[in-house]
Amino acid sequence: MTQGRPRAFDGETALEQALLAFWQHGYDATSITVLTEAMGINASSLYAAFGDKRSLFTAAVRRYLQGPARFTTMALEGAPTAREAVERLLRAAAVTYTAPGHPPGCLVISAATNCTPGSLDVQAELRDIRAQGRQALTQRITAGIVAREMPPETDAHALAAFYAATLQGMSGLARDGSTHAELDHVATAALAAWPG
Amino acid sequence: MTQGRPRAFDGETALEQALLAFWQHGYDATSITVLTEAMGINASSLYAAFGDKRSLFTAAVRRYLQGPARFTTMALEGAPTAREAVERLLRAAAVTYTAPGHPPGCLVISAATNCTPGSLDVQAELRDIRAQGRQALTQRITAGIVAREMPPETDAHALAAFYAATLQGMSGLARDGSTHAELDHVATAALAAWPG
DNA sequence: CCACTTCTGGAACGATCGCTGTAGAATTCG
DNA sequence: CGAATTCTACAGCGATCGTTCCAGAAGTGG
Repeated sequence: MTQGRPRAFDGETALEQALLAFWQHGYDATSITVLTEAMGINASSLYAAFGDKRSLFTAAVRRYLQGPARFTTMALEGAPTAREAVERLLRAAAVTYTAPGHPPGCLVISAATNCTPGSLDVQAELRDIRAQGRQALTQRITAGIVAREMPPETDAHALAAFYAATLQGMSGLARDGSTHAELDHVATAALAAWPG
Repeated sequence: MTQGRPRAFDGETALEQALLAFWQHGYDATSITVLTEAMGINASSLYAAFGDKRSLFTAAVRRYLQGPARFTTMALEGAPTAREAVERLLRAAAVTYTAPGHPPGCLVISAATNCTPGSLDVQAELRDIRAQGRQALTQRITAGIVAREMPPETDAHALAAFYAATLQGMSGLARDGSTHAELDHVATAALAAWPG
């Protein structure tokens, strides 16, 4: 079985560059031309390696979830209490949303806000991920209530919605140019709303 | 001075339809075709009446600020205390962001999140409006501190950033399908973080 | 070296983008 | 009724969109 001409680029680094482009401008606003220039490859190579723009975006999202967004699951699963989990979540978000080396804010929150009718499925893809994250947050809070860390009448869904809103807001502030210190203050203020 | 052929459409209602279209899909994702269909006029009439797409968007934003977004200035200026002002702001946002008859969320927050390089000035236009709103919120909180409604060591900027983030988050949740009741719970939780 | 396979580079596809030119319809003034 | 003016309808502009086709380059197996 013959082998054929080898690739002139590394697929992982090319995908990383595509991720950064999508992260900055969002799905619709990132053209194939911008992608090929960022990835350092031609359109033919892009389509041969990643299928089409839609598939490339999904691959970039998967890379994002396993990379920069790892802190979300780490915070929710690694903390001893629900309160500690939420605090780690917000503090880590303040760091990641303003970290150098990549665009500010969260890709899952901001990359498919303005969608053309032809790419509503992209919007749905990210919304599903947000819904999963919010459900995980709700479950972690519920576990804290069951463990009697907070009053039994605590509304886990409402509290999860509040901290999900805080995360979305922090992402928006970061995109508007807020610093890590500002976002950390927002996290501190939000944690002051913890029940009990 | 002769008069010429009269318009076959009402400029205000046409602008209202353009506002709704921009509100739903954002600036870049709203094509001229979508606008003309929503406004019920042809491209020629649109350009004769509003200049170009960019000018039409600015006109729609102005109409938005004087219409659906009036609650922001009303809340900040009409309340007797800073705490009451922020509560009115969040409660009214929960109502407006989920009100029927128009898209969910806030146009100023969500209409220019994903921008092509050619429309960065649109992004800047909305960011400036957000910055003005945040400054007004900071000033109202500062006035409350001066009036000894809250501890003198209160950080007005951090608190304003927190409630600005809450508003952005509520807009995002509304766009994801949250109900008025959910957003009102978020507002309640955020108000629990009030200092003092 | 040749056959075979895979990737690269560049041109070009149809569709859509924002926008405009042109012809004709609708109104007022003289 | 013309003359002048302003709007409407429609075709079409150049540019860009995502995508594909094709010739040639770069490898391996015989």
